[in-house]
Order: sequence, then structure tokens, then C-alpha cells
Amino acid sequence: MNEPVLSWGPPQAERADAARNRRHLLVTAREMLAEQGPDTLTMDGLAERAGLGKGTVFRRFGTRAGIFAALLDDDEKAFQQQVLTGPPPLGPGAPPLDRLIAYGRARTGFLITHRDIARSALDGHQPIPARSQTPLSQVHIRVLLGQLDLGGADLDMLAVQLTAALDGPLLLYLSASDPTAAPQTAERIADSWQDLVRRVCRPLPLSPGPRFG
Amino acid sequence: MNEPVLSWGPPQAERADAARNRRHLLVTAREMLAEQGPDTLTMDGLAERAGLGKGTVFRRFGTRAGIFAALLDDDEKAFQQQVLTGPPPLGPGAPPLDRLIAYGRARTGFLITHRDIARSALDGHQPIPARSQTPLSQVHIRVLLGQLDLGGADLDMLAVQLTAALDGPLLLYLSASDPTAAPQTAERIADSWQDLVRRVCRPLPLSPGPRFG
DNA sequence: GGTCTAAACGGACTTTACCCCTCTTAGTAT
DNA sequence: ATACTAAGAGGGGTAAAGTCCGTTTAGACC
Repeated sequence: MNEPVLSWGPPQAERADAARNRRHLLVTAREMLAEQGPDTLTMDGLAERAGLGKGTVFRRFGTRAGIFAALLDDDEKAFQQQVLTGPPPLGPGAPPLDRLIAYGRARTGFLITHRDIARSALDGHQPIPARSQTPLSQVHIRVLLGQLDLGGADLDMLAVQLTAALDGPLLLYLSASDPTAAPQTAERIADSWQDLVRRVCRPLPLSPGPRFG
Repeated sequence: MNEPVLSWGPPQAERADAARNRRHLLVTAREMLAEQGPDTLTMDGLAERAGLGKGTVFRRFGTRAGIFAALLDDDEKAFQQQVLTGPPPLGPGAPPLDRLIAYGRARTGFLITHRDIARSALDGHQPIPARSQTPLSQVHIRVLLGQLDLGGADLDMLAVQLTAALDGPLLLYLSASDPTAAPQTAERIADSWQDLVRRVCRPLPLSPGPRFG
């Protein structure tokens, strides 16, 4: 009767009305965000303004932070395209190390541009929205690392570390109460990322040989 | 006995009753934590059980997460002692690189041991407790980096990056719903940290020609 | 078109973090 | 001792997140 489909796509597509409501909520959220800060955006308020029930809002986004995550995700689409199919060095075609560096620079710019949304997206729990446990950042970095020749490193863990190393300074910036010197900060973060990645990705003489002194 | 902890002492000492209440709240919180999970610990519940007003609890810790942070901070005291005055390589005396590695290993163990408290401590905001914006981890790493000879790197930023790189995998572990394979995970994280730090701290020949454009 | 079911919707309800304002008290100077 | 004052204590009040469950409806299959 029903053949085991091997669609690796969305496990189960959203129903049409659900998708419509999700879109509508996102639009409404953006409106409210533009008019007032993100801090005054409440689930009740959003539901009311969108003309929907509160249950619906929670069903879609699971959590307050989930809304911002969805918003950010949405904005990130264009950025992803650049990474996957855009021109080098961000897109494919350049050597992996150059792509890593370019990626860090681009992501830094992206997050700083979306400062408000990003900071609201990083609240505690995210039980429902079940966004992939591993962010694309990490996946992308992992892939690029695989294309480099790094001794016998634990590439998966290294990808986690580098993702964190990229996000760390950004988190710090995002949490700062005072958003001064944005372009200057972005530059400094990107430069440090470049330096870090260059250091890490150099072939490692490692222990077997005598220690150089 | 002694109070030689590098007291960035409270700018203004707590009043005696306040200090007493703070201690009492911490003890009570630990009791409740031991009896039930951390998730059922509420501000109201803590206040009532401690026989104090809710306002007092908030005055002391500012936020729910603040309680867990305070708890963790308390546990961390012993750990700090080891780092500051204990035997090498964790304590002073060993070469900076060895100390870095040892520090990562020790911190990994510490946080994994205090998994429950740690995960509860990392909620969103922490407006009141005003714990130093730069965690000791970062300060310590920054100091050790300063003792190494790393070209013209931005040491402050590098310290931020490495702190994040150390915490990243731990965060991932702490957030995981399933606490299996704790020792194994700890080992893997520590090993990766060692590898990362070795790579980063090797003197950088810095590209002779303008290879990157 | 009719029927069936799983998914979506709505919104009242519960819980809890956090605020605010008043009263009390520790610590100090006279 | 006494008076003074700044910090602390108390606890009711509020708003907003997140839950529950009965009702509705999209979409599939006859």
C-alpha cells in the first residue's frame, strides 16, 4: 500500500494553514520589532496582533526565543546561499583555509548586523523548535576542516571548538549593553578569527619527534 | 583559616545579617537541590523553606540563575585555590603551555562534575549579580598566553576565543538531554583542548609573502 | 460530494520570575 | 545610651511564559 519513501526532506510537511500562520506570525513579529524594541514583544501581544490564539504561537515556535531564532533563520537564508553557491572565497572554489577565514568574517558581519534579533534568540531552553542540534556554522566548518590536512585531529570536536571560538567574541559583543564601535569591533573579531584559524590549520609536527627547543 | 582568595572583595562589605541570610539561602538551596532536581527549585519555594521573604532572595541573587551561579561560584573556590597556589602543572611552576592544558582538563572535569548546577546557572540575563564580566577562566588564560611568545597576536581576543573554545564542547554536553558517557566525554573534550592549544601556541612563521589577498 | 483522522487552533488556566513599596534593623557617631 | 541612616527584610502584586484540552478543519481516500 504505502511504499517506504526515502525522502530525506522535511519529515512531515506543514499543513497549508499552519504554514500560512507561521509566515503571518513572522511578518507580524517583524512589524512589532520595528516599532518597538524586541524586549516588549510578548507572546500574548504577538498572538493578539496577529489575530491568532496564543496556543498557535506556542505550537509554531515553542518558546519566546524560538520566534527570534526563526526570524534569524529566515534572514540567514540569503547568507547561506552565498556560502553554498556564491563566489569565492566565501563560496566554493577557494582553498579551504581561505574559505574558513572568509566564513568567519562574513558571519561576524551578519550577526553584528542582526544584533537585536540575535541576542534575543539566545535565551535558555529551546525544547520545541527542534532546530538541528548542530548549527550550520559547525557543519560548514567541519566540512572545510575535512578538506584540510590536519594530522590525526578529532575533527568533529575541533569543529565544535572553532564554532565556539567564532561565536564567543560575538556573544560578548551581543551581550554588551553598549553597542558602540560596531564596525571596529567586527574588524577586530574577524582579524582574530583569521589569526586563530591560520594557527590551528598549520600541519602539526606533533609529539613523535624530539621536542624542538 | 585564611581568606587569601584574590579578593576583588566586595566594593562594600555585606551587612552581617545579609551575609548570614545569603549563607543560609545557599545551604537551603543545596538541600532542596539534593532532594529534588534543580528544575523544581523555585524562588518562592526557596524563600519559604528558608523562612525568609521572597524579596530577600531576589535582593541576594537577582535572578533565578543567579542562585545557581552563586552555588557554582562557591564550589569553584576550591578549584581556584588549586589553580592559584596548588601544585604544577595546574598551579604555578610549570611552563605556561602545560598549565593551559592542565587548566582545560581540570575545568572540564569540574564542570562535568557539577553538571546540574552548571546547566541551571546558564540562563539568559544576569542583571543584578554583576559577577565580573570576564570570567576567571578568561583571565587565567589571558595571563598564561601573555607568558608565551605568540607573534603579534591580539592576546585579549585570543583569550576570549580560547575560553569559548573550551566552554563550547562543555555547553554542548551540558545541554544534552542524555548524560551518558560522562567520563569518556570528559576525556575527549580534554584531549581536544590539548590538541587545540598546542596548535595555537606554536610560534607562527607568519606567511612571508602576501599570500592572502 | 461524503467521511474520516491527524493536525491545527483557541484561549482560559496555572505557574513563577521579578517588581515595588513599606517597615525594620544593623552599624555608627555623638 | 540615643539618635540617625542606609541597607536589608518582607510579601503582596503583576505580567508574561508555557500548558491543557475541547473544538475545528485541511487534506486524503473513497
